[in-house]
Amino acid sequence: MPSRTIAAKELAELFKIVSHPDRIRLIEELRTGEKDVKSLAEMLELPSARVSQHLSLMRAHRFVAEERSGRRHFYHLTQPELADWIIEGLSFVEGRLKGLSPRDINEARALWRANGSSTSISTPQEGSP
Amino acid sequence: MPSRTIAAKELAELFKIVSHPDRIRLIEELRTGEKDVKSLAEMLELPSARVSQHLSLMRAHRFVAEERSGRRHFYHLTQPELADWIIEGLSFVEGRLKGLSPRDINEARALWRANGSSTSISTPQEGSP
DNA sequence: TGCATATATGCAAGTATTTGCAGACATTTA
DNA sequence: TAAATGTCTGCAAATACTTGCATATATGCA
Repeated sequence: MPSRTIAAKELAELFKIVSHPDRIRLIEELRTGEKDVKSLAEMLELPSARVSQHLSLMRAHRFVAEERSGRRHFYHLTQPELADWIIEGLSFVEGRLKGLSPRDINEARALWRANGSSTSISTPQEGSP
Repeated sequence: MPSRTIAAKELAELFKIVSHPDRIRLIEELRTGEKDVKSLAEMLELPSARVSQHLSLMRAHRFVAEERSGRRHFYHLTQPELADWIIEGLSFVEGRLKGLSPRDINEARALWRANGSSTSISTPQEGSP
C-alpha cells in the first residue's frame, strides 16, 4: 500500500477521535494542565461516566495519559501542541460559518487562548458565496 | 450556549468531514490545483460515483467548489491552506504509530509536500488494525 | 436523433458511534 | 468493616456513516 494511503488512514483515525465536541472540549480543558475526571465532568456539565468513556478512548489512542492519586485519576495531554493545532482549525470554520459568527469565533479563540499556551493562528480567508 | 461550546461543535463537524481516508486523499490531490472527478477517481482507484459522493459532501460544507466545463466538473479547494493544516496533523500521528513508521511518515510528508501526484511508492506494511 | 461519456443521486444493507444506565472496582474515611 | 466517593466497564437502543449498485441528468458527437 502506498505510504500516502497509509498516512491518510492514520490521519483519518486521528480526525475521528477529535471529531466529537465533548472530546474537543476535553482536550482544550487539559491544555492548561492535568485535571481529574470529576472536575472535567463539572466543567463540561456531563455525567462523569461519559467523560470517563471519552478519556478512555483518547487514552487508547495515546492522546492523553493517566496518573492516579488516591481515588482520583488525573489526565493530561501527551502532546500538548495538539490543542493548539485543533484551535487552528477554527480558521477553516470561519468561512463556512453556520451557527457561528466571526464574533463567536474570536471570543472562543480568546477564551481558549486566554490561559496561555503557544502558537499563533493564521487569519481569515474567504470562501465562495 | 457558551461560545466555546458552539465552537467545539463547529470544529467537530470540520473534523468529521475530514475523518475519512478518501476525503483526506482528495484534499491532498486538490492541493496542487483543480481536477475533475474522473481523474480523481483514477488517482485514488475508486469508483467515480464514490468520489462524486465525497466531493458532494465536501461541497456542501464548502471545503471545495465546483466549476463545470463541458461534461466535466472540476473541483478545487476553497481554502487551500486546509491541506497544509491536515498534513501538520501527521505530527500527532507519529507518536501513536500503529502501522506507520517514522520513515513512512516522512516519506508521505515529502510526497505530499512535493508535487505529490500519482501512486507508485509502496512501503512494506503489515496488518494490525 | 441516438449513443457514449461524465457526474450526480437515491436507496438499502452493513457497520460504527453515541448515549444512558446499571453495576463493578478501588480507595478513603468513619 | 461499612459506607461514601471517584472512576471504569458493559450493554442495548438510537443514530449516523459507508458502500455498492441502479438509475437519472447533462453534454458531446456521429
